[in-house]
Amino acid sequence: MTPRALAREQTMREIVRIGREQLATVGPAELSLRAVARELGVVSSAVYRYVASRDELLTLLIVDAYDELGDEVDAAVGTGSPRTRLLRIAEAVRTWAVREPSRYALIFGTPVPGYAAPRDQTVDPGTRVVVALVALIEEAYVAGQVADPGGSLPRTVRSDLDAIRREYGLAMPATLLARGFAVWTGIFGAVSFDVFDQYGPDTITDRSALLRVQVGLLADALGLD
Amino acid sequence: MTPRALAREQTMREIVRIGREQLATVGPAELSLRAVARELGVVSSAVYRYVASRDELLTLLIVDAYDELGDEVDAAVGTGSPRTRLLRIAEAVRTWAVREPSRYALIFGTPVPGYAAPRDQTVDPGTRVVVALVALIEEAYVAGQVADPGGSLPRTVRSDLDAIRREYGLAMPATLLARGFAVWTGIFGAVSFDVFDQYGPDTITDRSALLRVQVGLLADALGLD
DNA sequence: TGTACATCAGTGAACGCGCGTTCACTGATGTAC
DNA sequence: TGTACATCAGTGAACGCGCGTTCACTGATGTAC
Repeated sequence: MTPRALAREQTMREIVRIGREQLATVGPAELSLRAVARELGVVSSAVYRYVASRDELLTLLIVDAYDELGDEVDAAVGTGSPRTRLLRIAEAVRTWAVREPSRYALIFGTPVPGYAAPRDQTVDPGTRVVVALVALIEEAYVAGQVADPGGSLPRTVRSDLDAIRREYGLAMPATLLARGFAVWTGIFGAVSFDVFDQYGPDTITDRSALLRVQVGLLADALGLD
Repeated sequence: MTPRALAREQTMREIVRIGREQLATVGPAELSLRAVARELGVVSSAVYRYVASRDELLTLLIVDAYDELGDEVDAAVGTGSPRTRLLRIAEAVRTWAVREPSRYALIFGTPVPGYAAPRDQTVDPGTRVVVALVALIEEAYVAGQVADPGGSLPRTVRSDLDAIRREYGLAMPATLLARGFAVWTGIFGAVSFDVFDQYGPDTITDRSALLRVQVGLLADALGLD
């Protein structure tokens, strides 16, 4: 490993770190290569040695955010009843989101106008939370801790869900997977309302406790005990 | 009503209309007074006769969006079982959001950095959907169509919810109101994932049907039949 | 009903600002013989 | 081990762009007598 290559890696990490910091104050649409260069102590054009364009920097930051969230969620699941573990996933998401509101906004908020994430780099890290969630439900199902809720599904929804079940080799029925989707979107809805301050001023004082209540309801709906 | 005052009102409406249109292409952070002036066929400084600053225009557009959504939700609830009406609220939200993605993003997406909405103008229109939702649950509760779910709540959450119950004079118990909150955030979580394209590419083809399934689960959790 | 003055909409120029990206360049680092 | 050439990081100037906001102004509309 030559010194030059080493310096390059380090600078690359610096750029991502500075980008992260910048997001904390300005929001994805205002993310500026020139500001990154300034912070890096380098002339603006120099950044182009490391990053082909502003959009590429955005992609780096998106992947970075998804990965950090994914790591923290994975680390949090732990062991215990499916309900406990579900709660831990939700709390890990919220903890990260509250600590990193702009990075949360970057990946779960308004899409940056004019920017299209390259799928090949973005899809995998972007599915880590839902994968963890579905894995948890699958384990519970296989262990007989959660029942087939039964009921029917619209044809279109069933076929989409069946495709997912095939892709991931899931044993759980489509009806249960559908509930998993509702739990997934329910968790992020609750976290987004919290982080984006959608509850009126001074209405909810203990948002962390509210989230636990909300997720508790989702767990009920999923049939976890 | 003098012609001048009339012209003023008309121009004011034009400005809001143009702002709406602009949001369709650029996103709230890029909303530009100069572009509005151009579209209005007027020199950039002229807009300041109508609007004190860019932030004031943003506020107008936020109120405008909340109100249109509120109107459409109110119009959609209609009559029928609580479950049916809940579904209609959710579908009205989604329909509006899918038709007006950038206005939806303006009010439910990432907060615009550096902009703080003035509470006095923004809070009332901003609560219309949740008010409609809570009213629906309250009616169902009073009519004996939905039961007290029982169970306990963290002290902090209970006291926040009790404050809301008092403010709106609600008969339903805090435990039921808590479920209402989960349904509320659950609906917006599902709609946001849809509008912001969080489902991977080509995984969900019939998103409207998926929403009905998701809301169906929330209705189950609420104890609606 | 007509006149004198006040109000107001819109103009045009200017302010200072920041942005992404390109380009020809210098000088240091790396590599092949 | 030393030399010749290639690679690469960073410079500095420039491009064309758009932004929000202020200010002194003109000319039309409204109002009080």
